[in-house]
Amino acid sequence: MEKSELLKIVGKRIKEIREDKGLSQVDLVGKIDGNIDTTNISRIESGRTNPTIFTLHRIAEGLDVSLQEIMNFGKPEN
Amino acid sequence: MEKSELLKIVGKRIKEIREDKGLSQVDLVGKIDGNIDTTNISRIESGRTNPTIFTLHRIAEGLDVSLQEIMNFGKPEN
DNA sequence: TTCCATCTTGACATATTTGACAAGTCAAGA
DNA sequence: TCTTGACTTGTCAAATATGTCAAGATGGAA
Repeated sequence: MEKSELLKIVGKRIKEIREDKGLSQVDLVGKIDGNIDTTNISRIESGRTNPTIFTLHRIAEGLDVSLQEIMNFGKPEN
Repeated sequence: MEKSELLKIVGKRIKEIREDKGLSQVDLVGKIDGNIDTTNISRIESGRTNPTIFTLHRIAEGLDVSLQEIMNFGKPEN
């Protein structure tokens, strides 16, 4: 899979989970440990940046889901 | 979860899968698209670096597993 | 011991993520 | 129209991931 494709898929997955939980980006940031702001959430959700695993981990925690759930986008052959 | 703890867990998981498949780091690098070398594999496996999702994706592809499988380390509450 | 394969570690340059702030866009509603 | 909330986008500095090379450590086999 191409880099930009992966980043878009991961971003969409995060946005999907966040919206399912009825959270705004500001809400999410408020639930995340340490410093992070909506600028980064926005860039990650739109696939414009290639986040580190630790950043994704903090987002997952804020969303109350596992990292595995964020990676849950079909592609069994991956 | 702490950053260093997460990185160690992810690293161990990658090393575990790689060794289960009987691959050396050099073997793995040979199966990965684009540039990557054993230096990075070693640093990631030992948790000394915080890899981006795309780097993990390429490693997963080289190991013939999904990203989800690499994130498969207990912690349902995460 | 000497080789050899494997892995780790340090140093370095480059690229990019991250955090922070400001400004812009857009839609909904008063 | 004006305001407000939500999100996007640009810029900047600081931190760090990545790629590369070289050297060191380790263990096994000859």
